[in-house]
Amino acid sequence: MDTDHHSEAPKASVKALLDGAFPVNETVTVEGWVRTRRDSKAGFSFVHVNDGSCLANIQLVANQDLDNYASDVLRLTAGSALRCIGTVVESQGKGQSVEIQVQSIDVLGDVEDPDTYPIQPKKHSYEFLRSVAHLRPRTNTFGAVTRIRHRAARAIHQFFDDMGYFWINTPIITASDAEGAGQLFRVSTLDMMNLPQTDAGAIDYAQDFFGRETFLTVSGQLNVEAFCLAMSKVYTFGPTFRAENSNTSRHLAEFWMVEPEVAFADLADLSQLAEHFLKSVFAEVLEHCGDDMAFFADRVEPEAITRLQNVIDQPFVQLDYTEAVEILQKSGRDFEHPVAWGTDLQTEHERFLTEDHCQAPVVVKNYPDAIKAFYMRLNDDGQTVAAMDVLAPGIGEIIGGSQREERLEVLAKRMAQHGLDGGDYEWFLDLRRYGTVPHAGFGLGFERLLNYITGLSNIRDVIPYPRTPKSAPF
RNA sequence: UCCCCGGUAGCUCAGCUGGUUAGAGCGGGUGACUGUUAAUCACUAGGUCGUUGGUUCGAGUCCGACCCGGGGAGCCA
Repeated sequence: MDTDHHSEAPKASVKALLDGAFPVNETVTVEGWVRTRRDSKAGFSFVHVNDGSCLANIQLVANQDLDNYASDVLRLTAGSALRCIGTVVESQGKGQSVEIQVQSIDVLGDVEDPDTYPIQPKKHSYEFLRSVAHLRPRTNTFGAVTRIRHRAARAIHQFFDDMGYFWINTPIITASDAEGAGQLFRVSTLDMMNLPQTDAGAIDYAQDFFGRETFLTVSGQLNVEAFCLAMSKVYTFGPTFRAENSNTSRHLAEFWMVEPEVAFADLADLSQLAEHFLKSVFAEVLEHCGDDMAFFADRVEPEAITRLQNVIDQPFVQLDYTEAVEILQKSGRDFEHPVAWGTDLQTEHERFLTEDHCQAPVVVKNYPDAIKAFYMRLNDDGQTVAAMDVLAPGIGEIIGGSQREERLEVLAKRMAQHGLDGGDYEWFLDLRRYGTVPHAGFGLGFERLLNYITGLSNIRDVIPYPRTPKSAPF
Protein backbone atom coordinates (compact mmCIF):
# COMPACT_ATOMS: atom_id res chain seq x y z
CA MET A 1 0.00 0.00 0.00
CA ASP A 2 2.84 2.35 0.80
CA THR A 3 4.52 3.22 -2.46
CA ASP A 4 5.83 6.56 -1.24
CA HIS A 5 9.42 6.28 -0.07
CA HIS A 6 9.32 9.86 1.22
CA SER A 7 7.08 8.89 4.08
CA GLU A 8 6.09 5.91 6.11
CA ALA A 9 2.38 6.68 6.12
CA PRO A 10 0.27 4.87 3.50
CA LYS A 11 -1.21 6.95 0.72
CA ALA A 12 -4.91 7.52 1.08
CA SER A 13 -7.14 8.79 -1.69
CA VAL A 14 -9.83 11.23 -0.65
CA LYS A 15 -12.41 8.66 -1.73
CA ALA A 16 -10.89 5.94 0.43
CA LEU A 17 -10.71 8.28 3.43
CA LEU A 18 -14.34 9.37 3.13
CA ASP A 19 -15.43 5.78 2.50
CA GLY A 20 -13.93 4.92 5.88
CA ALA A 21 -11.19 2.71 4.48
CA PHE A 22 -8.76 4.17 7.01
CA PRO A 23 -9.63 3.95 10.70
CA VAL A 24 -9.51 6.87 13.08
CA ASN A 25 -6.04 7.49 14.55
CA GLU A 26 -4.30 6.00 11.52
CA THR A 27 -1.54 8.14 10.04
CA VAL A 28 -1.88 8.63 6.29
CA THR A 29 -0.42 10.54 3.36
CA VAL A 30 -2.88 12.73 1.45
CA GLU A 31 -1.97 14.27 -1.91
CA GLY A 32 -4.07 16.63 -3.98
CA TRP A 33 -4.98 20.15 -4.98
CA VAL A 34 -6.36 22.87 -2.72
CA ARG A 35 -9.93 23.96 -3.36
CA THR A 36 -10.41 26.42 -0.50
CA ARG A 37 -8.60 27.59 2.61
CA ARG A 38 -10.11 29.22 5.68
CA ASP A 39 -8.00 30.52 8.56
CA SER A 40 -8.94 30.72 12.19
CA LYS A 41 -7.17 33.23 14.37
CA ALA A 42 -7.48 30.64 17.08
CA GLY A 43 -4.37 29.35 15.39
CA PHE A 44 -5.21 26.90 12.65
CA SER A 45 -6.41 26.67 9.07
CA PHE A 46 -8.94 24.50 7.26
CA VAL A 47 -7.75 23.36 3.86
CA HIS A 48 -10.11 21.52 1.55
CA VAL A 49 -8.24 19.19 -0.78
CA ASN A 50 -9.47 17.32 -3.85
CA ASP A 51 -7.57 14.60 -5.70
CA GLY A 52 -10.16 13.70 -8.34
CA SER A 53 -10.92 10.33 -6.76
CA CYS A 54 -14.40 11.55 -5.87
CA LEU A 55 -16.53 14.66 -5.90
CA ALA A 56 -16.03 15.49 -2.22
CA ASN A 57 -12.99 17.13 -0.65
CA ILE A 58 -11.08 16.05 2.43
CA GLN A 59 -10.64 18.70 5.12
CA LEU A 60 -7.15 19.18 6.48
CA VAL A 61 -6.75 20.94 9.82
CA ALA A 62 -3.33 22.61 10.03
CA ASN A 63 -2.16 24.12 13.31
CA GLN A 64 0.03 27.19 13.59
CA ASP A 65 2.75 25.21 15.37
CA LEU A 66 3.72 23.65 12.04
CA ASP A 67 7.21 24.82 11.03
CA ASN A 68 5.96 26.14 7.72
CA TYR A 69 2.54 27.39 8.87
CA ALA A 70 3.16 31.06 8.13
CA SER A 71 5.45 30.51 5.17
CA ASP A 72 3.40 27.87 3.37
CA VAL A 73 -0.01 27.06 4.84
CA LEU A 74 -1.17 30.67 5.04
CA ARG A 75 -0.15 31.13 1.42
CA LEU A 76 -2.12 28.20 0.01
CA THR A 77 -4.65 29.25 -2.60
CA ALA A 78 -7.00 27.40 -4.91
CA GLY A 79 -5.02 25.16 -7.23
CA SER A 80 -1.95 24.66 -5.01
CA ALA A 81 -0.66 21.10 -4.99
CA LEU A 82 0.36 19.55 -1.70
CA ARG A 83 1.35 16.40 0.12
CA CYS A 84 0.32 16.08 3.72
CA ILE A 85 0.97 13.54 6.42
CA GLY A 86 -1.61 13.51 9.15
CA THR A 87 -3.89 11.57 11.41
CA VAL A 88 -7.42 10.51 10.54
CA VAL A 89 -9.68 12.03 13.18
CA GLU A 90 -13.40 12.39 13.71
CA SER A 91 -14.41 15.87 12.65
CA GLN A 92 -15.39 18.34 15.34
CA GLY A 93 -17.30 20.38 12.78
CA LYS A 94 -20.32 19.60 10.66
CA GLY A 95 -20.20 18.65 7.02
CA GLN A 96 -17.76 15.76 7.13
CA SER A 97 -17.36 12.65 9.23
CA VAL A 98 -13.58 12.53 9.23
CA GLU A 99 -10.79 15.00 8.60
CA ILE A 100 -7.00 15.01 8.72
CA GLN A 101 -5.10 16.52 11.64
CA VAL A 102 -1.95 17.63 9.87
CA GLN A 103 1.47 16.51 11.13
CA SER A 104 3.40 17.89 8.19
CA ILE A 105 2.49 19.58 4.98
CA ASP A 106 4.58 19.93 1.87
CA VAL A 107 3.66 22.33 -0.91
CA LEU A 108 4.62 20.52 -4.10
CA GLY A 109 3.47 23.23 -6.46
CA ASP A 110 2.14 26.65 -5.57
CA VAL A 111 0.07 28.87 -7.82
CA GLU A 112 2.26 31.38 -9.61
CA ASP A 113 -0.33 34.15 -9.72
CA PRO A 114 -3.40 33.50 -7.54
CA ASP A 115 -4.99 36.66 -8.87
CA THR A 116 -5.35 35.21 -12.35
CA TYR A 117 -5.70 31.48 -11.63
CA PRO A 118 -8.80 30.69 -13.69
CA ILE A 119 -10.45 28.04 -11.53
CA GLN A 120 -12.04 29.72 -8.54
CA PRO A 121 -14.53 28.41 -6.02
CA LYS A 122 -17.42 30.02 -7.87
CA LYS A 123 -19.69 29.41 -10.81
CA HIS A 124 -17.97 29.60 -14.16
CA SER A 125 -19.66 29.55 -17.54
CA TYR A 126 -19.15 26.41 -19.61
CA GLU A 127 -17.89 28.61 -22.43
CA PHE A 128 -15.14 29.98 -20.23
CA LEU A 129 -14.17 26.53 -18.97
CA ARG A 130 -13.78 25.32 -22.55
CA SER A 131 -11.21 28.06 -23.05
CA VAL A 132 -9.20 26.56 -20.18
CA ALA A 133 -9.70 22.91 -21.11
CA HIS A 134 -6.39 22.01 -19.47
CA LEU A 135 -7.61 23.28 -16.08
CA ARG A 136 -11.30 22.45 -16.16
CA PRO A 137 -10.74 18.87 -14.90
CA ARG A 138 -10.18 20.62 -11.56
CA THR A 139 -13.79 21.77 -11.35
CA ASN A 140 -16.52 19.79 -9.65
CA THR A 141 -18.50 19.57 -12.87
CA PHE A 142 -15.75 18.32 -15.11
CA GLY A 143 -14.39 15.99 -12.47
CA ALA A 144 -17.84 14.43 -12.21
CA VAL A 145 -18.11 14.20 -16.01
CA THR A 146 -14.72 12.52 -16.16
CA ARG A 147 -15.60 9.91 -13.54
CA ILE A 148 -18.96 9.21 -15.18
CA ARG A 149 -17.37 8.99 -18.61
CA HIS A 150 -14.96 6.41 -17.30
CA ARG A 151 -17.69 4.44 -15.57
CA ALA A 152 -19.96 4.49 -18.63
CA ALA A 153 -17.14 3.29 -20.90
CA ARG A 154 -16.36 0.52 -18.44
CA ALA A 155 -20.06 -0.40 -18.25
CA ILE A 156 -20.23 -0.67 -22.03
CA HIS A 157 -17.32 -3.09 -22.17
CA GLN A 158 -18.77 -4.97 -19.22
CA PHE A 159 -22.18 -5.29 -20.87
CA PHE A 160 -20.78 -6.68 -24.09
CA ASP A 161 -18.36 -8.98 -22.32
CA ASP A 162 -21.19 -10.40 -20.22
CA MET A 163 -23.16 -11.02 -23.43
CA GLY A 164 -20.30 -12.81 -25.19
CA TYR A 165 -19.27 -10.01 -27.56
CA PHE A 166 -15.72 -9.41 -28.74
CA TRP A 167 -14.23 -5.92 -28.90
CA ILE A 168 -12.81 -5.37 -32.40
CA ASN A 169 -10.29 -2.57 -32.97
CA THR A 170 -11.28 -1.42 -36.44
CA PRO A 171 -8.87 0.86 -38.31
CA ILE A 172 -8.72 4.62 -37.77
CA ILE A 173 -7.28 5.14 -41.25
CA THR A 174 -9.48 3.92 -44.05
CA ALA A 175 -9.91 4.16 -47.79
CA SER A 176 -13.67 3.74 -47.82
CA ASP A 177 -16.44 6.08 -46.83
CA ALA A 178 -19.05 4.11 -44.95
CA GLU A 179 -21.63 6.86 -45.21
CA GLY A 180 -21.21 7.45 -48.91
CA ALA A 181 -20.69 11.19 -48.60
CA GLY A 182 -17.81 13.62 -48.87
CA GLN A 183 -17.38 14.38 -45.20
CA LEU A 184 -14.00 12.84 -44.41
CA PHE A 185 -10.72 14.12 -43.08
CA ARG A 186 -7.94 13.38 -45.52
CA VAL A 187 -4.85 11.55 -44.27
CA SER A 188 -1.81 12.38 -46.35
CA THR A 189 1.95 12.89 -46.13
CA LEU A 190 2.12 14.70 -49.46
CA ASP A 191 3.78 18.13 -49.47
CA MET A 192 0.81 20.44 -49.76
CA MET A 193 3.00 23.16 -51.24
CA ASN A 194 4.16 20.85 -53.99
CA LEU A 195 1.56 18.22 -54.84
CA PRO A 196 2.56 15.50 -57.31
CA GLN A 197 0.32 15.37 -60.35
CA THR A 198 -0.63 12.74 -62.87
CA ASP A 199 -0.30 13.33 -66.60
CA ALA A 200 -3.98 14.21 -66.60
CA GLY A 201 -3.35 16.98 -64.07
CA ALA A 202 -5.01 15.29 -61.09
CA ILE A 203 -3.27 14.86 -57.76
CA ASP A 204 -1.20 11.68 -57.91
CA TYR A 205 -2.18 9.82 -54.77
CA ALA A 206 -0.11 6.84 -55.93
CA GLN A 207 2.79 8.80 -54.46
CA ASP A 208 1.06 9.30 -51.11
CA PHE A 209 1.99 7.27 -48.04
CA PHE A 210 -0.49 4.46 -48.65
CA GLY A 211 -0.28 4.68 -52.42
CA ARG A 212 -3.91 5.81 -52.59
CA GLU A 213 -6.34 8.28 -51.07
CA THR A 214 -6.95 7.66 -47.37
CA PHE A 215 -9.13 9.21 -44.70
CA LEU A 216 -9.94 9.08 -41.00
CA THR A 217 -12.75 6.65 -40.35
CA VAL A 218 -16.35 7.83 -40.16
CA SER A 219 -17.51 4.42 -38.90
CA GLY A 220 -16.02 1.05 -38.10
CA GLN A 221 -19.18 -0.71 -39.21
CA LEU A 222 -18.10 -2.07 -42.58
CA ASN A 223 -14.88 -3.44 -41.16
CA VAL A 224 -16.54 -4.90 -38.12
CA GLU A 225 -19.12 -6.71 -40.25
CA ALA A 226 -16.34 -8.99 -41.48
CA PHE A 227 -15.58 -10.00 -37.90
CA CYS A 228 -19.27 -10.32 -37.15
CA LEU A 229 -19.53 -12.92 -39.89
CA ALA A 230 -16.95 -15.03 -38.09
CA MET A 231 -17.13 -14.21 -34.38
CA SER A 232 -20.96 -13.80 -34.35
CA LYS A 233 -21.14 -11.05 -31.73
CA VAL A 234 -18.71 -8.13 -31.94
CA TYR A 235 -18.49 -4.40 -31.30
CA THR A 236 -16.25 -1.44 -31.90
CA PHE A 237 -15.63 1.36 -29.42
CA GLY A 238 -13.25 4.00 -30.58
CA PRO A 239 -12.73 7.48 -32.03
CA THR A 240 -14.64 8.50 -35.13
CA PHE A 241 -14.16 11.55 -37.35
CA ARG A 242 -16.58 13.62 -39.39
CA ALA A 243 -15.47 16.67 -41.37
CA GLU A 244 -18.99 18.10 -41.47
CA ASN A 245 -19.36 21.80 -40.87
CA SER A 246 -21.82 21.19 -38.07
CA ASN A 247 -22.01 23.92 -35.47
CA THR A 248 -24.36 22.55 -32.87
CA SER A 249 -24.33 21.41 -29.26
CA ARG A 250 -24.72 17.80 -30.48
CA HIS A 251 -21.86 17.48 -33.00
CA LEU A 252 -18.11 16.99 -32.72
CA ALA A 253 -15.58 16.52 -35.49
CA GLU A 254 -13.92 13.85 -33.32
CA PHE A 255 -16.12 11.71 -31.13
CA TRP A 256 -16.33 8.20 -29.74
CA MET A 257 -18.76 5.70 -31.11
CA VAL A 258 -19.95 2.27 -29.99
CA GLU A 259 -21.01 -0.07 -32.81
CA PRO A 260 -22.21 -3.59 -31.99
CA GLU A 261 -22.79 -5.96 -34.88
CA VAL A 262 -24.70 -9.22 -34.35
CA ALA A 263 -24.96 -12.21 -36.67
CA PHE A 264 -28.13 -14.29 -36.94
CA ALA A 265 -30.14 -11.27 -35.81
CA ASP A 266 -32.93 -9.15 -37.25
CA LEU A 267 -34.25 -5.68 -36.51
CA ALA A 268 -36.37 -6.83 -33.57
CA ASP A 269 -33.32 -8.48 -31.99
CA LEU A 270 -31.38 -5.28 -32.53
CA SER A 271 -33.89 -2.96 -30.90
CA GLN A 272 -34.05 -5.33 -27.95
CA LEU A 273 -30.26 -5.23 -27.72
CA ALA A 274 -30.26 -1.42 -27.82
CA GLU A 275 -32.80 -1.25 -25.02
CA HIS A 276 -30.98 -3.74 -22.78
CA PHE A 277 -27.71 -2.00 -23.53
CA LEU A 278 -28.90 1.47 -22.51
CA LYS A 279 -30.63 0.18 -19.39
CA SER A 280 -27.57 -1.73 -18.32
CA VAL A 281 -25.22 1.23 -18.76
CA PHE A 282 -27.57 3.60 -16.94
CA ALA A 283 -27.99 1.18 -14.03
CA GLU A 284 -24.24 0.79 -13.73
CA VAL A 285 -23.69 4.56 -13.66
CA LEU A 286 -26.43 5.09 -11.09
CA GLU A 287 -24.99 2.36 -8.89
CA HIS A 288 -21.37 3.50 -9.01
CA CYS A 289 -21.55 7.26 -9.51
CA GLY A 290 -24.18 8.22 -6.95
CA ASP A 291 -22.43 11.34 -5.66
CA ASP A 292 -21.62 12.61 -9.13
CA MET A 293 -25.17 11.98 -10.35
CA ALA A 294 -26.56 13.72 -7.27
CA PHE A 295 -24.34 16.66 -8.11
CA PHE A 296 -25.77 16.87 -11.64
CA ALA A 297 -29.31 16.51 -10.31
CA ASP A 298 -28.60 19.35 -7.87
CA ARG A 299 -26.75 21.74 -10.16
CA VAL A 300 -27.53 20.92 -13.79
CA GLU A 301 -30.66 18.87 -14.47
CA PRO A 302 -33.10 18.17 -11.63
CA GLU A 303 -34.41 15.08 -13.44
CA ALA A 304 -30.96 13.65 -14.15
CA ILE A 305 -31.39 10.68 -11.83
CA THR A 306 -35.13 10.12 -12.07
CA ARG A 307 -35.20 10.06 -15.84
CA LEU A 308 -32.43 7.48 -15.96
CA GLN A 309 -34.37 5.41 -13.46
CA ASN A 310 -37.48 5.79 -15.64
CA VAL A 311 -35.60 4.54 -18.68
CA ILE A 312 -34.45 1.55 -16.67
CA ASP A 313 -37.94 0.80 -15.35
CA GLN A 314 -40.05 1.29 -18.47
CA PRO A 315 -40.10 -0.54 -21.82
CA PHE A 316 -39.08 1.62 -24.76
CA VAL A 317 -41.91 2.79 -26.99
CA GLN A 318 -41.75 1.03 -30.37
CA LEU A 319 -43.08 2.88 -33.41
CA ASP A 320 -43.01 2.18 -37.10
CA TYR A 321 -41.88 5.15 -39.18
CA THR A 322 -45.28 5.08 -40.88
CA GLU A 323 -47.00 5.16 -37.47
CA ALA A 324 -44.77 8.01 -36.34
CA VAL A 325 -45.72 10.04 -39.40
CA GLU A 326 -49.41 9.45 -38.66
CA ILE A 327 -48.99 10.51 -35.04
CA LEU A 328 -47.23 13.70 -36.13
CA GLN A 329 -49.86 14.48 -38.74
CA LYS A 330 -52.68 13.97 -36.22
CA SER A 331 -50.89 15.90 -33.47
CA GLY A 332 -52.40 19.21 -34.43
CA ARG A 333 -48.97 20.77 -34.03
CA ASP A 334 -47.92 23.50 -36.40
CA PHE A 335 -44.50 22.17 -37.34
CA GLU A 336 -42.04 24.37 -39.15
CA HIS A 337 -41.21 21.49 -41.47
CA PRO A 338 -44.19 19.66 -42.98
CA VAL A 339 -44.62 16.00 -42.12
CA ALA A 340 -44.94 13.72 -45.11
CA TRP A 341 -44.31 10.03 -45.63
CA GLY A 342 -41.01 9.69 -47.45
CA THR A 343 -39.15 12.57 -45.83
CA ASP A 344 -36.84 12.23 -42.88
CA LEU A 345 -38.06 13.20 -39.42
CA GLN A 346 -36.84 16.65 -38.43
CA THR A 347 -35.47 17.52 -35.02
CA GLU A 348 -38.78 19.15 -34.05
CA HIS A 349 -40.63 15.95 -35.02
CA GLU A 350 -38.29 13.74 -33.05
CA ARG A 351 -38.61 16.02 -30.05
CA PHE A 352 -42.39 15.90 -30.21
CA LEU A 353 -42.41 12.11 -30.34
CA THR A 354 -39.98 11.52 -27.50
CA GLU A 355 -40.62 14.54 -25.26
CA ASP A 356 -44.34 15.18 -25.69
CA HIS A 357 -46.15 12.22 -27.18
CA CYS A 358 -44.31 9.34 -25.49
CA GLN A 359 -42.26 11.07 -22.76
CA ALA A 360 -39.82 8.19 -22.96
CA PRO A 361 -37.15 6.85 -25.29
CA VAL A 362 -38.71 5.89 -28.59
CA VAL A 363 -37.53 3.38 -31.17
CA VAL A 364 -38.63 4.36 -34.67
CA LYS A 365 -38.29 1.56 -37.21
CA ASN A 366 -38.63 0.82 -40.93
CA TYR A 367 -37.79 4.08 -42.65
CA PRO A 368 -38.29 4.79 -46.35
CA ASP A 369 -35.55 3.28 -48.45
CA ALA A 370 -34.68 6.55 -50.16
CA ILE A 371 -33.55 8.40 -47.01
CA LYS A 372 -31.32 5.69 -45.57
CA ALA A 373 -27.90 4.20 -46.27
CA PHE A 374 -27.15 1.59 -48.93
CA TYR A 375 -26.27 -1.23 -46.53
CA MET A 376 -29.65 -1.30 -44.78
CA ARG A 377 -31.85 -4.30 -45.54
CA LEU A 378 -34.71 -3.75 -47.96
CA ASN A 379 -38.04 -4.85 -46.50
CA ASP A 380 -40.49 -7.05 -48.37
CA ASP A 381 -42.66 -4.02 -49.20
CA GLY A 382 -39.84 -2.80 -51.43
CA GLN A 383 -40.26 0.72 -50.05
CA THR A 384 -38.78 0.66 -46.59
CA VAL A 385 -35.57 -0.58 -45.02
CA ALA A 386 -35.09 -2.34 -41.70
CA ALA A 387 -33.57 0.71 -40.00
CA MET A 388 -34.13 2.00 -36.49
CA ASP A 389 -33.36 5.16 -34.55
CA VAL A 390 -33.52 5.40 -30.78
CA LEU A 391 -34.64 8.88 -29.79
CA ALA A 392 -34.03 10.17 -26.27
CA PRO A 393 -35.85 13.11 -24.67
CA GLY A 394 -33.65 16.21 -24.72
CA ILE A 395 -30.96 14.68 -26.90
CA GLY A 396 -32.68 13.39 -30.01
CA GLU A 397 -31.09 10.58 -31.95
CA ILE A 398 -28.79 8.68 -29.63
CA ILE A 399 -28.64 5.41 -31.57
CA GLY A 400 -28.99 4.71 -35.28
CA GLY A 401 -28.91 1.18 -36.63
CA SER A 402 -30.30 -1.37 -39.02
CA GLN A 403 -30.53 -4.92 -40.12
CA ARG A 404 -27.92 -5.22 -42.88
CA GLU A 405 -28.63 -6.23 -46.47
CA GLU A 406 -27.20 -9.75 -46.58
CA ARG A 407 -28.45 -10.67 -50.09
CA LEU A 408 -25.70 -10.18 -52.65
CA GLU A 409 -27.89 -9.15 -55.58
CA VAL A 410 -29.97 -6.71 -53.58
CA LEU A 411 -26.90 -5.14 -51.98
CA ALA A 412 -25.08 -4.78 -55.30
CA LYS A 413 -28.13 -3.12 -56.79
CA ARG A 414 -28.46 -0.71 -53.89
CA MET A 415 -24.78 0.19 -54.05
CA ALA A 416 -25.12 0.98 -57.73
CA GLN A 417 -28.15 3.15 -56.96
CA HIS A 418 -26.07 5.07 -54.43
CA GLY A 419 -23.30 5.52 -56.96
CA LEU A 420 -20.77 3.48 -55.02
CA ASP A 421 -17.81 2.07 -56.86
CA GLY A 422 -17.96 -1.72 -56.58
CA GLY A 423 -14.17 -2.01 -56.74
CA ASP A 424 -13.49 -0.53 -53.30
CA TYR A 425 -16.27 -2.60 -51.80
CA GLU A 426 -15.54 -6.00 -53.33
CA TRP A 427 -14.39 -7.31 -49.97
CA PHE A 428 -17.68 -6.11 -48.47
CA LEU A 429 -19.61 -7.97 -51.19
CA ASP A 430 -17.45 -11.04 -50.50
CA LEU A 431 -19.10 -11.24 -47.10
CA ARG A 432 -22.36 -11.86 -48.99
CA ARG A 433 -20.76 -14.38 -51.33
CA TYR A 434 -19.28 -16.59 -48.66
CA GLY A 435 -21.60 -17.78 -45.93
CA THR A 436 -23.82 -14.74 -45.66
CA VAL A 437 -26.30 -14.59 -42.76
CA PRO A 438 -28.84 -12.09 -41.52
CA HIS A 439 -27.09 -9.61 -39.24
CA ALA A 440 -27.74 -6.26 -37.68
CA GLY A 441 -25.94 -3.50 -35.83
CA PHE A 442 -26.20 0.03 -34.51
CA GLY A 443 -24.05 3.05 -33.75
CA LEU A 444 -24.23 4.94 -30.48
CA GLY A 445 -22.63 8.34 -29.96
CA PHE A 446 -20.80 7.98 -26.68
CA GLU A 447 -20.79 11.71 -25.93
CA ARG A 448 -24.50 11.98 -26.66
CA LEU A 449 -25.02 9.20 -24.16
CA LEU A 450 -23.03 11.22 -21.62
CA ASN A 451 -25.09 14.32 -22.34
CA TYR A 452 -28.19 12.32 -21.58
CA ILE A 453 -26.74 10.84 -18.39
CA THR A 454 -25.35 14.07 -16.94
CA GLY A 455 -27.99 16.48 -18.20
CA LEU A 456 -25.26 18.71 -19.62
CA SER A 457 -26.65 20.12 -22.82
CA ASN A 458 -23.47 20.74 -24.80
CA ILE A 459 -21.47 17.85 -26.26
CA ARG A 460 -18.27 19.91 -25.87
CA ASP A 461 -18.61 19.60 -22.11
CA VAL A 462 -18.51 15.80 -21.92
CA ILE A 463 -15.29 15.13 -23.89
CA PRO A 464 -11.85 16.09 -22.55
CA TYR A 465 -10.75 18.11 -25.58
CA PRO A 466 -13.57 18.97 -28.00
CA ARG A 467 -12.75 19.32 -31.70
CA THR A 468 -15.25 21.34 -33.70
CA PRO A 469 -15.13 23.39 -36.91
CA LYS A 470 -12.55 26.19 -36.55
CA SER A 471 -11.57 24.95 -33.13
CA ALA A 472 -8.87 22.48 -32.08
CA PRO A 473 -6.96 24.12 -29.22
CA PHE A 474 -4.90 22.20 -26.69
C1' U B 1 -23.42 26.71 -44.41
C1' C B 2 -28.03 29.65 -42.87
C1' C B 3 -30.89 32.53 -38.96
C1' C B 4 -30.69 34.95 -34.22
C1' C B 5 -27.83 36.72 -29.74
C1' G B 6 -23.38 38.24 -27.53
C1' G B 7 -17.87 40.10 -26.75
C1' U B 8 -17.03 45.76 -20.51
C1' A B 9 -11.73 43.94 -14.28
C1' G B 10 -8.83 37.17 -13.33
C1' C B 11 -14.32 35.26 -13.43
C1' U B 12 -19.98 36.38 -13.58
C1' C B 13 -22.39 40.55 -15.04
C1' A B 14 -24.71 45.96 -14.82
C1' G B 15 -23.90 50.37 -17.69
C1' C B 16 -31.32 53.73 -19.65
C1' U B 17 -33.00 57.42 -25.54
C1' G B 18 -24.47 58.90 -27.04
C1' G B 19 -22.60 63.57 -22.30
C1' U B 20 -17.41 64.91 -16.84
C1' U B 21 -12.84 60.71 -13.24
C1' A B 22 -16.66 53.07 -16.40
C1' G B 23 -19.67 50.12 -11.57
C1' A B 24 -21.14 45.61 -8.48
C1' G B 25 -20.48 40.57 -6.73
C1' C B 26 -16.92 36.75 -6.54
C1' G B 27 -11.63 35.94 -6.72
C1' G B 28 -6.50 38.44 -5.21
C1' G B 29 -3.87 41.56 -1.31
C1' U B 30 -4.11 43.80 3.85
C1' G B 31 -6.54 43.83 8.56
C1' A B 32 -10.51 42.16 12.14
C1' C B 33 -13.21 37.89 13.79
C1' U B 34 -14.57 32.84 14.00
C1' G B 35 -14.19 24.57 14.52
C1' U B 36 -14.61 27.00 9.59
C1' U B 37 -17.84 24.66 5.35
C1' A B 38 -18.10 28.54 -1.92
C1' A B 39 -17.55 31.64 6.25
C1' U B 40 -18.43 36.85 7.78
C1' C B 41 -16.98 42.27 8.17
C1' A B 42 -13.73 46.51 6.73
C1' C B 43 -10.07 48.55 3.55
C1' U B 44 -7.37 48.03 -1.07
C1' A B 45 -5.26 46.96 -5.97
C1' G B 46 -7.04 45.79 -10.78
C1' G B 47 -10.16 47.90 -17.18
C1' U B 48 -6.55 50.73 -24.85
C1' C B 49 -15.01 48.50 -22.97
C1' G B 50 -13.15 41.97 -29.26
C1' U B 51 -10.42 44.36 -33.77
C1' U B 52 -10.77 48.08 -37.35
C1' G B 53 -12.95 51.95 -40.18
C1' G B 54 -16.86 55.65 -39.90
C1' U B 55 -20.89 59.26 -37.98
C1' U B 56 -20.50 63.14 -34.07
C1' C B 57 -18.34 68.88 -30.57
C1' G B 58 -18.30 64.18 -27.91
C1' A B 59 -18.82 56.75 -28.75
C1' G B 60 -18.68 51.27 -23.91
C1' U B 61 -23.34 53.26 -26.04
C1' C B 62 -24.97 54.64 -33.13
C1' C B 63 -23.42 52.51 -38.33
C1' G B 64 -20.15 49.17 -41.63
C1' A B 65 -16.52 45.29 -42.10
C1' C B 66 -13.82 41.53 -39.81
C1' C B 67 -12.47 38.07 -35.69
C1' C B 68 -14.17 35.06 -31.70
C1' G B 69 -18.04 32.77 -28.71
C1' G B 70 -23.10 31.02 -27.69
C1' G B 71 -28.20 29.38 -29.08
C1' G B 72 -31.24 27.43 -33.04
C1' A B 73 -31.53 24.95 -38.14
C1' G B 74 -29.54 21.55 -41.73
C1' C B 75 -26.37 17.00 -41.69
C1' C B 76 -25.83 13.14 -38.38
C1' A B 77 -23.90 9.71 -33.71
